[in-house]
Amino acid sequence: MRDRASRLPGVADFARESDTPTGRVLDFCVVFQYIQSVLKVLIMAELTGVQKQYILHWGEMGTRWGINRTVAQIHALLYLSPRALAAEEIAETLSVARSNVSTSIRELETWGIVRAVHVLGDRREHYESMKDVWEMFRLVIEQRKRREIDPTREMLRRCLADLDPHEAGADYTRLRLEAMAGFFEAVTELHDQMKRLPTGTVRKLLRMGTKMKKVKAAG
Amino acid sequence: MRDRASRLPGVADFARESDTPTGRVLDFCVVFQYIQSVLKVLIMAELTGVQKQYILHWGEMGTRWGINRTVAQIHALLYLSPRALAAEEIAETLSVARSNVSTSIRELETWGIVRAVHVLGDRREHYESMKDVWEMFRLVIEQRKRREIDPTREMLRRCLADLDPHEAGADYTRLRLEAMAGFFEAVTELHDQMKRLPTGTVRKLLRMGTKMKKVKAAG
DNA sequence: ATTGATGTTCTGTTACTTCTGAAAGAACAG
DNA sequence: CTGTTCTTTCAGAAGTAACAGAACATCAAT
Repeated sequence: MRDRASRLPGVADFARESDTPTGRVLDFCVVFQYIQSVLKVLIMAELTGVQKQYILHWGEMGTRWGINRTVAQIHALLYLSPRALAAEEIAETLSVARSNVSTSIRELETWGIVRAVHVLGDRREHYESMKDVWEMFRLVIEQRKRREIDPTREMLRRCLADLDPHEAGADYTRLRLEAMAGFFEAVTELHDQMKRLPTGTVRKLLRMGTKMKKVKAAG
Repeated sequence: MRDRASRLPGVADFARESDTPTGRVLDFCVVFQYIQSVLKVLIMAELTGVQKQYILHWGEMGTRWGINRTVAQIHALLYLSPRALAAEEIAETLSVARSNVSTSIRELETWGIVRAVHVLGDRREHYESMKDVWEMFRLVIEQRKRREIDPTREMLRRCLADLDPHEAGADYTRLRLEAMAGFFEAVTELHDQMKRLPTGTVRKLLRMGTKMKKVKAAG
């Protein structure tokens, strides 16, 4: 029953210990469980080669950017999936522990790029990924800015305040710190401006740039 | 002699086993070594509180972006240092093994943000960081793009090519892959355009944006 | 050739992150 | 209430990356 792909379960797999001396008694419950399990197997998305390729690559990319491999893989799977998936489906498809899925999903939820939805007739939570790529990256970037850029700006400001002008080399240190602080302020500025614009506009601006470049190259 | 900060070495620390029955004989070599060591200690940059703060924070930030802590710390140290530092100075200042410094410096060199320079009268290599913050980040971003964005674009293209249109759900997968590919193409476009502009222009554009925002807010 | 100083590569250890399986907890159906 | 299904939490196992120290390599001076 565990090796989903290799064989379908037989009814016998569900037979209870209620065997009689004359033979097995299959009650409704048993038959129902059997039917359910077969349906589950049929519904379970088998990964195509392309999907596997995408999910594996995405996982690797994640690790390079300080994002957990499993988290990234789950996101990739949900992004490609046309329907919301239950935690167990995710676990089986990616061959990871159920608990691992739980914590990973939670992380994706805190980023706001995955959310739980409910499917009629199913008590389990199903998870689906946001599909708007631009919005997704905007969210991730915003979070990371908050967690990494902002504290750095903070630190630089504190450093500049703490700088003792009587100390040897204070002038040079101040110069360097100010240059770095200037950069981070500018990045923040850029981010704020991007945030203000709706997704479509950024996309259009970029496309405009592309066209201009092409015209220039042609002319 | 190892605990640089705690005490200066005495001449006795260098005395050879050439002691005579009547008393110690200090030859020129010994005195010279002594003088050198004292000079070294005096020259060795003692980190100020602010410098420590900056270096530690930078190291932490590095780890979050998939950059080795030591690599980031060394960069921070060199960035703040008004003069090029020898490997051993770096090792002692940051309390890491020289071998670690060697490999870390090499990595910084491959990124092009640190380079070896020679100091007159010193056979050792000294290392200094690029000081132009904008240029530094441009270099790092360019490298990371090459190592991470480009392979991802590659993968997406391959996926789209490999997609079997007869397979179930191929249409949906194509949709998702194309959306993602579009995003990565746009990012590449943006990067190329930024690269084309000299550092100063990007800075000016940003500042312009800031001013516009301020005017708008005031008016 | 020898010695000492400097720089690099390799290897085993350490520290850290990720992951699993078990157990507890929560929601629900009968 | 009781058993079932689903989810979360947690402690420890497994895996990974960083690191120190040793061995090796290079070079300069003599």
